[in-house]
Amino acid sequence: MNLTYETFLQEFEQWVGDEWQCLFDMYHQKLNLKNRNIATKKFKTIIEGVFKLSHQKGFQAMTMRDLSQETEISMGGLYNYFSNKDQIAEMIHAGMVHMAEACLKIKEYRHKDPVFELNELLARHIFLSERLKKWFYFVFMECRSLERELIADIIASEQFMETAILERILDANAQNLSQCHNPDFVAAMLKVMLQEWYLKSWKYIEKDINADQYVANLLLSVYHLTQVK
Amino acid sequence: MNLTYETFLQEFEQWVGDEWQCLFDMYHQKLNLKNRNIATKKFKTIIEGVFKLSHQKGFQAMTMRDLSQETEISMGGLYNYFSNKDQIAEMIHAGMVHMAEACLKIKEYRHKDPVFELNELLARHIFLSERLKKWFYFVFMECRSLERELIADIIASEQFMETAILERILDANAQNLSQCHNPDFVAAMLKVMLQEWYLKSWKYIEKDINADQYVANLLLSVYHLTQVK
DNA sequence: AAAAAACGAGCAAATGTTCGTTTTATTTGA
DNA sequence: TCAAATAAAACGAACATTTGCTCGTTTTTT
Repeated sequence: MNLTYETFLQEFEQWVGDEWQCLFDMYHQKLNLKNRNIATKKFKTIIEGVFKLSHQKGFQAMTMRDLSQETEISMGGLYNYFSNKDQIAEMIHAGMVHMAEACLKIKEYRHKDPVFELNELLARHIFLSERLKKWFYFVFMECRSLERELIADIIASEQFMETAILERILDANAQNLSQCHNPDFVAAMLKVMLQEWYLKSWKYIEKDINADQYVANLLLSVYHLTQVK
Repeated sequence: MNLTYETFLQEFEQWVGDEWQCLFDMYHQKLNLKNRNIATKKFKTIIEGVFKLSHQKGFQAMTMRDLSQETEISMGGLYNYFSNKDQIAEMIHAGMVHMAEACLKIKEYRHKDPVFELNELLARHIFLSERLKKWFYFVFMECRSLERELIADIIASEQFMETAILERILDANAQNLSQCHNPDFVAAMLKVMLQEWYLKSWKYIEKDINADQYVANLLLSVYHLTQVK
């Protein structure tokens, strides 16, 4: 495993591109937006404002007047870029899913070595959530503002991740590469360690620990928890 | 370590007692409540209603009319048991802090064996958060509805926990009982594993894993992550 | 009969959203 | 090349709801 955040970023750029362009592509038709240049800038301003305010007091507590003040866009102006408040949360969710899929699609092959695969899986997830930190945080914290269908979406994709981790541990055990006695539990804990990275990112900024260092520590933990030989 | 949840519960009963009585003791004066019997029942109904509704859609999104309907208490009736909406969140926070302190005060001594101490610390935290699951969940998820001072409170107590864990790991290393190469990281991860228990409790109910089993797995992880000898 | 608790219609303030108007950007035509 | 004309985007006061909360009254308890 020697994928670094830097090389990951290049991949991301290539496969996903820019988050605001992405939003434009997904919603310009529905919203009757013509000018790509203007619209992407506005999306950036607005969504970053939403991230800021909802981080401070939560999405529900953020009022459209707050957002208008924060972004310096009038109430009427704002409503050109979404059809109602709840749709903002929906757009952020859909955008994140879209980008995550575009980014992980590359790696659908299965490598021979389950230990390698597990490391790769974990590292990629950390790097993706580093790149889309605020998106991940928002979706986790504000998912109750979403429709039921979308919540099911989130739970399913979390479950998918946990299962993917578990399978690699079981494979490694089967191939006698590791000796993990509580694979279910370890898989669950590894998933939580992934979440920690974007939920408490301020802690790691304070401690001066970057994504690469976090991954290194994480993989060391995997090594111990699964008793890799 | 052979503290079980059952024996912990007895301790809790003895030192803390009942959460609704606790709320009555803390607030009956300020709220001019005379009848203990009636008031504790109402507190139970109301706070459990708050837990249910804010779990569904968040505290901010819960309206007093929702709460009135859920608890089958009129708007005016509700306001006998708190002075305004924000105070509900405050009461839950203060109540939890009060109970946690009452419960942990017992164990302020320092044992000789840091490994034993660490195990005890973790187990007690899991058991406490099991007993007060909904309180912990609420405080974590809704802390943005609290005043700044109280938020600082929460962060401080989290930091305190992490430091306590870290100290035991360092002690164990120093006494050559363990060989942990990344104690800071491991301490942070152990704290997240504690949070997992109350944040995703539904997962473990589904998987039929109780607090005792979770603790067993957690301590096994400590053993591996710190390379106890 | 006096005190405590519960009621719920009603008030003022806040909030999401709209829409007629103004400003800015783009296209057209001479 | 540069106005005139058209389209797109931004504005923000105004509207209908919603929301937190009160208070005069009624019901229940002591």
